[in-house]
Amino acid sequence: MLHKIQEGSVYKLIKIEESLILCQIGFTHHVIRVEFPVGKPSIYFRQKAVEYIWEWFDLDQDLEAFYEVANQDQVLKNLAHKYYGLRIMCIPDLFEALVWAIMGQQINLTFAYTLKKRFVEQFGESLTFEGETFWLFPSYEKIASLSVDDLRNLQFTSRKAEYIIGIAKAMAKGELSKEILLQNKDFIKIHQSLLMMRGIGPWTADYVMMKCLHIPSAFPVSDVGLHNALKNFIGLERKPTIEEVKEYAVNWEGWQAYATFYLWRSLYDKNT
DNA sequence: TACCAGGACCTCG
DNA sequence: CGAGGTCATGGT
Repeated sequence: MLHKIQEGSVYKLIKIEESLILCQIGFTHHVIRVEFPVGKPSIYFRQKAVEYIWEWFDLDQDLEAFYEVANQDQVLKNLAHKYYGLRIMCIPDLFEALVWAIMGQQINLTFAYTLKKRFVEQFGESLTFEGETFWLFPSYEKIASLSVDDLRNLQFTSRKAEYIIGIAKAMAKGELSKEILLQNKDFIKIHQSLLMMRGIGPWTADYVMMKCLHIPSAFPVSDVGLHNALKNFIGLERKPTIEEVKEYAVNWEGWQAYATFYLWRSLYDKNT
């Protein structure tokens, strides 16, 4: 798939100016170490790779600031302690973040992963190393040239196919990019710009701001996973309403994205 | 077998 | 505007 974890390392294929570069990322003695199993990339490419990984792990965020906020909140206090050090796993590529969000709209995650796998293996580039194939997420240039039926064949709905191709075309024309979005003065304007695109609603806009644009106050309040996590973690009889979620979140100001991410994380070990 | 899924769009009143 | 219908298929 898009990355592989093996023997304490994570392998990730990235593309820098037409070059495919396989990164092997390890973590020992509080140091993140990046190695390149294929070829010998120049210092320029190694720096670009580090920039990508820096964004991927959201390393610019000041986690201690989050923990100060979390300590003032009954829900977050426990989660911050339990998952101390956890950072949002980001999706640095805007097209990838948007498409993945659209794939996940109103379908179960298992099927969303199936769709993503088909999408990536049909339209993405790859590199094979020691018998393992590593994939790049497809480029918007490639997807912009597709027809709705090309995606319908992979069991995308017509609506989702239209959204994805529309966004790819907007990006290919230079109308939509990470840089353009980040030129906005504040995150409300970024949110509004995203909502202008067909297929991007409030949830997708917040999701992308959280996972791609590194905005820690982005908050997908309507997210079903968030609702389930709150229900489980607090021990509610039913899922909270939007208004109830907002009540729980009054103390999360500035760190709603991290609160959400830690709550999502708690869904993985609700049975343990 | 129902019901729901990490929503968004469209139509109507 | 706000509510209700539609998309469409896989999981549980």
